[in-house]
Amino acid sequence: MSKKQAILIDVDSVTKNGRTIIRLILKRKGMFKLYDRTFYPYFYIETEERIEKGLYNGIEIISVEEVVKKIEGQERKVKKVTCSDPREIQVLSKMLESFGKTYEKDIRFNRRYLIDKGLKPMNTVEIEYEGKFVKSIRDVGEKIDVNTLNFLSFDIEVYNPYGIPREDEDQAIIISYANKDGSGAITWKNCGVKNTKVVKNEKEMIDEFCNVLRENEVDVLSGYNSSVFDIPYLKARANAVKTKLKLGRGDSSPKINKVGMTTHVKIEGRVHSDIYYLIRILAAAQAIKLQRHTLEEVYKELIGGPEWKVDMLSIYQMWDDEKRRGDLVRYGIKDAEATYEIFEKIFPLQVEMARLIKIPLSMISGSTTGQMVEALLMDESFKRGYMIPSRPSGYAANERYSKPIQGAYVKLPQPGIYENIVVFDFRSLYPSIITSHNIDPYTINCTHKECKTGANKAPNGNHFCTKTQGLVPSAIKNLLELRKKVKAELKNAEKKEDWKLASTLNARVAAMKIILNTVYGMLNYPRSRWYSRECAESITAFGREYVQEVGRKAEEKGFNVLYSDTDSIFILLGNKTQEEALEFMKDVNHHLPETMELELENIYKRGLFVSKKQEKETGAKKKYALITKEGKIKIRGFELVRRDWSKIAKDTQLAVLKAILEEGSREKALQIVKDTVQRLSSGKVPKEELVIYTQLRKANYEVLSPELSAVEKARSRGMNIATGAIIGYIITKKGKTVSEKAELIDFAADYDSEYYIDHQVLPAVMKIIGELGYTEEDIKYSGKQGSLSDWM
DNA sequence: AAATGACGGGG
DNA sequence: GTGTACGTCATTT
Repeated sequence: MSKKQAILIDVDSVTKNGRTIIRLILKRKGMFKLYDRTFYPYFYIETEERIEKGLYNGIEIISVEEVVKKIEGQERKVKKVTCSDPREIQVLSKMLESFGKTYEKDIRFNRRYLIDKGLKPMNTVEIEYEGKFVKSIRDVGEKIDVNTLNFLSFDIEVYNPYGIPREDEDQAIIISYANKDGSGAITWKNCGVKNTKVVKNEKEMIDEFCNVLRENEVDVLSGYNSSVFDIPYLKARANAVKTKLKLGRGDSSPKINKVGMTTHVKIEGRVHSDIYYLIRILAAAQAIKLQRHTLEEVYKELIGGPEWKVDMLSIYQMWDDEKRRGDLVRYGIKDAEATYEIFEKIFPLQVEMARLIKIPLSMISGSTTGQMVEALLMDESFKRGYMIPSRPSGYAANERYSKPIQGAYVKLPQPGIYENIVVFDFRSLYPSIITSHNIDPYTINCTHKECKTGANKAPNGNHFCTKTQGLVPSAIKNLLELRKKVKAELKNAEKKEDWKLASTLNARVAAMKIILNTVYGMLNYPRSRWYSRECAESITAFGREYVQEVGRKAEEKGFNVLYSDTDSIFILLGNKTQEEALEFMKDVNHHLPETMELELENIYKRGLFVSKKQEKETGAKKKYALITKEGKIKIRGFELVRRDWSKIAKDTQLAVLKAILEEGSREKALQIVKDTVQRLSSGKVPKEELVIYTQLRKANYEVLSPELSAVEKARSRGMNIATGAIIGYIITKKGKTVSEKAELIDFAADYDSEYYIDHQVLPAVMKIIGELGYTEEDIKYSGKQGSLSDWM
């Protein structure tokens, strides 16, 4: 028997000799694996029927134990049925369903293990083991610093003569990487860039990159969107040049699993961390607010610094041009460095998230924040002896989807261009409402007389118990208290100038903020275990009251409330000063409950507001664009930055927004659109600006779309296009319907200017200038005066 | 009006 | 892996 302490990197399960057992990935000096055969899967059933251990219809029941669990607030006797393999849980629980209601049969085996054993991923564990098998395991805190792990970030560049690279034909040309010691690249043509190894060909480049991973003993490999692009592409290229992509320890190739809509990459013996997933989580939780989440945009936001972008579509030209090849390699290295810098900043967050909610790192990518909050509540329920509710069936979830609740308060803006806008945000509005009014599925409409009228009576009529704290409020309260503590520690660390500790603590605070902000969403999310329409409605009802109250106060003080949505208020400075606005904020905060705070989001020099009628009852759409004094633009709701829109439509839209925000000139905006329309009409717009890209995602289609029509025509001409390919097409003059007119770039002889004007440029810009008084006629009949000047 | 199918990131 | 995003938009039927 041996005893060791190590970092618990990952927990998953493997099937060996017909039995599924827990596998632990641990790190001490190197990574190593251990297996736990002592842990068995189980579920609960509420029944008086006798259930015996032994074989039941071919499934082995290992034990049946009577236990007491709290179900919907009531203590009840249930039977804990343990069987030998997690794959049998579903089958067995279904077979026993006629005996009584079954519970906790849809909790993943590795999550169950972490919850039941009280283990936190990325913490240090003490294990006793014999051979490869665990005898006992326990959490001993954060003894071993996760920064002892070896990190490396990478990026690849790919030849792309067709705009979008085709993995069977277009070679990978550069692999760049960065870690704490610096950065470098591997390529296979001379480029004269230092720290760059030039090998003979693509195959050698791939092999060399695998060597770099091995030599650096990389524990955590990070990339930007690497699960979807870099790793699958490299794997396909390795295949094409007859080598193996040995990214894993033990020279294994990465496993690429497409799970639903997300792609997971598993690299044996290493953690694969796709920064992009984390960024999306931060974005969903509104911890970062960006219009796009490209590597460059994210870098600018999180790290800052100069731009380094190259035009993606010219990558193949740079590669072919000896003089520009060096620039391309330097660009690749810069991408890898940027990825590494972002990784350094974000990995602590991933670690803290894993610790906080007890889900393994590998499961964080691909989890929604709602699932994370669920994970937290599952742990909390286990500790309290509460039965964990099941996920709703598809049918039940659909029922819930069909009945959306009354959402937040929205005051729609009068469309137009405004100057000097002050934006205030409520910090943690919903979490504070939940704790201060004890909003919870287990405390709602309790039977105590005195609870029916007090402070916990929501404006929509529901009331919440004033005696017993609910599960959700207590989880939030723990988090808020923990956050307070960590914030104090953070201050201390900053005073001592311990930046390493400060960054970990910062990440911990951010992780808690994300979780906190998602709790409401989880109560309102139809697929959630703790979905509660009544709770969600009560929260928004309280929220509406608080926000409207601030709006009323602002108007009383003589400010104009331009726009208000959920937890934010946009006020016009008018003839008042910034100081007066801040004074107002202070005054509001003075009267708010302790956990609630109105914060200054920013002050904007100019803003464009477009009002859109409510489409669903859940709320109106946010549609605005703002610019700060420093020229930083913030855009909401105009998103047209997608590859299935032509460049000309996207470029014109951005130019129009900029003209309005930077110069405040709608006349100039109109002129930009007129010029574009004229240029399209002239027939002289180059192909590149007209291409619409789209992916052929299915093998069989039910309807003939433009892209499919273009592909079928190309196929009939002998071109080979596989499912999954991303194709570029242009709408030409030949044909009647859009589909008939669509041709792949290679076959497009002309373009249909009417289509590009009416279906690309105008829809893109009318969203913006349409409500500023211009009509399509103002643009199209460009010889005439605009209608506005006719009237004025 | 309903159904179908694509977007995100990466090159 | 004791699972299977999501909210929105254009085009076709």
